[in-house]
Amino acid sequence: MSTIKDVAKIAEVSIATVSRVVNNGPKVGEKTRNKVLKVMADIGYKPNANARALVTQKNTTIGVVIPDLTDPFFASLANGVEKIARQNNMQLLLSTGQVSADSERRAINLLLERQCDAFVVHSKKLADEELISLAQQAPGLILIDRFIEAIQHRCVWLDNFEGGGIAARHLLSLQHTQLACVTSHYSIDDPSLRLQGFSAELARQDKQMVPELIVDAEPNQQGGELATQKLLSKHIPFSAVFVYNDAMAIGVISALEDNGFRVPQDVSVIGFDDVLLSRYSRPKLTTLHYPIEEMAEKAAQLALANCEQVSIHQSSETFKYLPRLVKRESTSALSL
Amino acid sequence: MSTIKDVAKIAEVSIATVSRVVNNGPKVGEKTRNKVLKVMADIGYKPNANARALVTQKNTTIGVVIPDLTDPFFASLANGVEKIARQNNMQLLLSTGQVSADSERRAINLLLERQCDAFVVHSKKLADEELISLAQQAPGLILIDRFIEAIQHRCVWLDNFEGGGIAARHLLSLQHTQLACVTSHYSIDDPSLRLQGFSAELARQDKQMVPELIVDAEPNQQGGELATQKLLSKHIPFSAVFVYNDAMAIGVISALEDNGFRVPQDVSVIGFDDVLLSRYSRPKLTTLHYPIEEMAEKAAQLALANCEQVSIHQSSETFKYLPRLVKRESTSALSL
DNA sequence: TTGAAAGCGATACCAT
DNA sequence: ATGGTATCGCTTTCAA
Repeated sequence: MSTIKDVAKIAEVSIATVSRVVNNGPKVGEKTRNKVLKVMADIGYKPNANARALVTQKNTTIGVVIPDLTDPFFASLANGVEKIARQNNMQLLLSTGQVSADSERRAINLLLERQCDAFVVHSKKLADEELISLAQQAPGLILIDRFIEAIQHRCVWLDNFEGGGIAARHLLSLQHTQLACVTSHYSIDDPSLRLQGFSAELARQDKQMVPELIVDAEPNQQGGELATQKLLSKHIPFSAVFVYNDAMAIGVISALEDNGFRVPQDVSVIGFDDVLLSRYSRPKLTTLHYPIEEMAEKAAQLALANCEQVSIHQSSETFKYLPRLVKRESTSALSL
Repeated sequence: MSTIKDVAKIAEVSIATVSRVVNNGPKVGEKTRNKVLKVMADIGYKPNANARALVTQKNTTIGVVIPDLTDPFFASLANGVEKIARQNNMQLLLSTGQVSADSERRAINLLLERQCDAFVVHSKKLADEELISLAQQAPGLILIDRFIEAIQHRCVWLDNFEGGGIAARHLLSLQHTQLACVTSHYSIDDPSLRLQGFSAELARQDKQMVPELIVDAEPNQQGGELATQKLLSKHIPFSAVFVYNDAMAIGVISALEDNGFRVPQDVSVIGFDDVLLSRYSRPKLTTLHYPIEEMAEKAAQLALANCEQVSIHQSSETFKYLPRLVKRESTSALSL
């Protein structure tokens, strides 16, 4: 691969001049510029981004750490960041953190070594303290889908509690009173917050759940099916189910139908996340839209802004997002 | 951010020594090593990857160019490459090429500037000649999902023609004779190859299609629904449909059911790709598995290998993959 | 308008 | 075992 020296030699100018034309520098003679431009094109010169980054101390990449790309939810997150990257003529440097604290830490470190000054991290495994200290040393680090009070201005997160409340209000407004919940036994935070919000809203309206009608399973379709079996085996009637996420909800619906219940005529089902799946299912899923792409864009912009200003101007802004109810076909009013 | 000099100064050794311990260099005294290690930990030293790349002339990133991350198919592709990257302690540098030739070209160039020596490219818009010349100057460039004879040892691709054949054999073996096809009017290559393979297999078995029963639409769920309307409006009976991809197939099924046809009892439907969706649909989709993740891994390994050996050892290997029939619930034998 | 030269942070070769 | 130093490709003063 040819370097700036090659160009300089062939064009019979100094490397300084070449550098100027590469960067559209201010004072370059018209003829010199054209001569250099021609040589560059001829030999297919491409500036070395590493060398450039080394001297300018700034990187043209923005990093992302997510558990896994195959999950459409995280793919959307990455996509949001990528969009901002592209708008700023930057590229995405991606590390999957998998499920362990170790690999999350490793991924972040790699990004740091790359001098990647802006990056958004989705971490579920790292402890608060570690994240806080990381955030301190890396001003461009933004946490997504996680709220840590000590660094709240660096967090872009969804109000899961309120999400549960919205779901409850929707079901209640449809006259349902016999409510069931299917939750996840993984990653404690989100599921329990959603559940708490749900219960809190019921309480506010002087209703409450039958504890037996709260079951958990793995957060995927099969888990949803299993959970439904458990629910059904209790022989306690229910007319609506609030499910942890859409994948599970699809499982719940198919198990329900396999057992002779029609959705939504006999049982209403509401999911969470609004992933692609929910639009493709039959019946189409009523769910809570998780604006992950929008949040990711915000996080990326924040990360970028935070590196710009060396000042620790710590905007007092806070970045809480609310899920939005998307009424589709899997919920309907209780028919008596 | 602290540099190697800082460490050297504090530890009272030369930067050469620090460099040795960073790289687990061979000859370093035990005490010196520990002293340096301690200082590094204390001040949180992280080697600058850019400087490193500059001098070693090798990059620790592997690039990917895809149209879009939100499409699960491309997400899987990226995931396959990422897996190989991780195995080699590298990271993913990702550029979305969007739909235009310009942005595909731009994405590739950015990767090149980053000295990214290994990368896998999914390009549908760039012309053969351009890709060929690119491949010539970048030995680590591997094309995925595209076959160009002149650089066939740099291509990892799926035999779409044969895929059509497999679909036809499956439907024929189930006694179907009234066949319909729903294809895509986008990106000419894949759809038409699949269709040609389908027809060729029919011909081989002395069958043929009614030309009216071939319709096209956009390659998504809605397109599938629209296409089905068109099909139905012809008032020509058919008992099986070969659909361009899974998303369309889901649309076909729901339109069919909306019009009173049961799947698979009245009409069998077979998709293509085997994306997540196909396992979540009801009935579960019979489809052709596109081993994209496996292909992506292969492509990444190839890219890596090609940069290693400076020799143009041009293995005469070729990398054609075959789709695999996945029988699920949307196809069944014709019942008379 | 152009060139010379000093670094950016690391590696690696040559001494010692 | 350790240190000195040239070098990687580029940007950026400072002179001319």
